This record gives sequence, C-alpha cells and structure tokens, in this order.
Amino acid sequence: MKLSTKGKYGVRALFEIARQYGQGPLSIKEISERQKISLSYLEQILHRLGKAGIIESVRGPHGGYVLARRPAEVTIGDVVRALEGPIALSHCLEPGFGSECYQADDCVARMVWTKVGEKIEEALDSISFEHLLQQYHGKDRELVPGKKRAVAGKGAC
Amino acid sequence: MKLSTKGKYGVRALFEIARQYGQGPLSIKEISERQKISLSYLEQILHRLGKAGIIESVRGPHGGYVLARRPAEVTIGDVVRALEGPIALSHCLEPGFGSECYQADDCVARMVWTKVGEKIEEALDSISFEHLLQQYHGKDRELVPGKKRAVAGKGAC
DNA sequence: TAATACTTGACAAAATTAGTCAGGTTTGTT
DNA sequence: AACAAACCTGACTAATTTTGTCAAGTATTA
Ligand code: FES
Ligand code: FES
Repeated sequence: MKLSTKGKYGVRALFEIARQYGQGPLSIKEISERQKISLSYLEQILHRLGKAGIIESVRGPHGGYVLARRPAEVTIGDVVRALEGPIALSHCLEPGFGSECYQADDCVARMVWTKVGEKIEEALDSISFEHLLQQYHGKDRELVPGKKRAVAGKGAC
Repeated sequence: MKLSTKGKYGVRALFEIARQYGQGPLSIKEISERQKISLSYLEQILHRLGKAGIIESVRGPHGGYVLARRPAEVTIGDVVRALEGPIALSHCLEPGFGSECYQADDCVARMVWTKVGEKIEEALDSISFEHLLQQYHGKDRELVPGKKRAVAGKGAC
C-alpha cells in the first residue's frame, strides 16, 4: 500500500503551481528546481495533469503551467486519480471491469475492497490545495542559515 | 493504489479458515484447492499470518490451520498489515523512519499522507471476518448446475 | 514408522515503476 | 522573419517489486 512517485511528485509539483496562483504561469524548469524532480519525468507528470484538466499550459517564452481552477477546487484526489488511475484496490473493481467479472455476485471480498476504496476516495477528496497552502503559510518559515529545503530522496513524501 | 496478491489471497485464505472456526484445523492443501491458490505461495502467506499471531498451526496428520482468535476479533486490517507491511503511503511515514526524515517539520505532504493513511486503517479495521461470514451466509447459495465457484484470475479480488 | 503437514530459505520469471532521451511543435519577442 | 523559451510526444531502458517455484528440511500423530 504505497503511493508511486508519480502521485507524490504530482502533489509536490502542483503545490508549487498552486502557490503561484494568480501570478502568472510557473515554468516546468522552475518547478523541477524547487522540488528537485527530474525535468523529463516532470514533463510526463504535468502532461497527465493537463489532460485531466487540472492545469493549463501557456506556451512560448515566459510560459509555463497554471492552475485551471481555484486552489480550493483542486483536491489531492484529483491528482492521485490523474496520476495513478482510478482508486480500485483490485483490478476487477475498476470502472469498466465490473461487468466482465463473472463471479461478482459470489465474491465475498468485493464488498471489502469496495468499501475501503470509498473511504480512501473520501479522505483524498477532503483535502484541497487551499488546505495545503493554509497549512504552509501557518508555519514558521524563517530562513535559518543552515536549514535545507525540500530535497526529495527515494523515500520522501 | 492496488493491493498485492498477497493481501488479496490472504483475505480469501483466512476466510476459509474462519468458515471452519470451531470445527478443527483446515489443511493448507484444502485451502489451496478451494481458493485456487498455489500451494507453495500459500505457505508463505499462511506463515506470515502465523507469525503475526492471527492463525495457529496444528501439526501432524489431520493438522492444518486454525484461527487464533474469534472471527469477530480478526479484522481485514490485521491481515493487510501482516502481509503488506504497515499502512504507510510514503516510505518516510513508516514507524521507524519518522526520526530519520530531516525535513519532516517542513514537509507539506506529510499531513496529507498521514491523514489518508489513518482513514485507510480505520476502514480496514472496521471490517472483521465475522462480518464476512455473516454476509456470506446471508446470500442465496443454491447450487445452480452451471454455476462456477471462486476461480481466481489475476484481476480477481 | 510412515504419512501428513508445517518450516525455511534460496531463487527466478514476470510485471511494474521510474526515469531518460531524442526528437518534435507552438508561441512570444525582437 | 528568425530566434529562443517552453511545452509535446513517444520510444526506450534500467531498476525494483511482485509473484511465484523449488528443494530440503523438521515436527507430529495415527
Ligand atoms: S519527506 Fe519526510 S515527512 Fe515528508
Ligand atoms: S473477483 Fe470480481 S468481484 Fe471479486
């Protein structure tokens, strides 16, 4: 039960874009540097978020990415669904699959994974980027000399 | 966000053991046949469940596995934790890791994945095998001639 | 004492994930 | 018009994890 890096990087990248909300586009290069995510990999991630309608791209010089909606209207769930596919704990609970599963009406486990999946969605959808921004601004952020910022190792959030 | 087969097979195997509760041990071979899970693979799974104190093994002829507690006291969460490790969406949220993460106090994502993780645990722990048994017995289980029973393909629950 | 059943650890095939790379195309600026 | 900044696309590969298999045990009881 781990999140893939796509989901984690996606949230961090989108957080940077959300932070910029109302102040023009943020370039992919800038995001890559601030969050220490490989530029090429980030392209894939942002592209998916674009296709999902969460962000919009502005081309040309001084272009970049912009949030497509207000931060309060973008949830962690939107990002996770866009990057990790639908929340279906088992393959046969995915949207199109239901009808194919010939033992659906005799499957004890179905109820279990369905219910847990619903709870996960609930939790993911209850957190918006507005919440993240509020939390971020609420914190003490003095620049102590030796203090490091977001360096994403393998295990980082 | 998928469950591994270990977790899914584990629940199905334990369901069979729970069904047998109070009627002596159920052999690994029997479970393997009823749920169509490879015997060798099942050994690994049951062994882990044993180490976690969820089941007990009875050796010798007519031996097998028995639930260590009443079905109502074994939850899906117990099984998932035993087979997939602690529910930590990100590596750095795992039990022993917290102190190592040097950016924990400056990590926006931490709150998100912690909260979602808690919700998942809540959902998993709210379902016991007693619930599964009740649901199972509540269903109409007539043996219609052509009807097939649990054949676990790759995508099955 | 033979048969049944659990125990352990090593190993390999398959699938997935994570990330790179090499080209594009679009668009604002000069 | 030309240039450069920035996004777009798809193919490709290395690393990791998952999913098992296999072999050689040890324990127990009919
Ligand atoms: S990276 Fe460790 S708390 Fe987020
Ligand atoms: S196997 Fe399809 S519903 Fe469970």
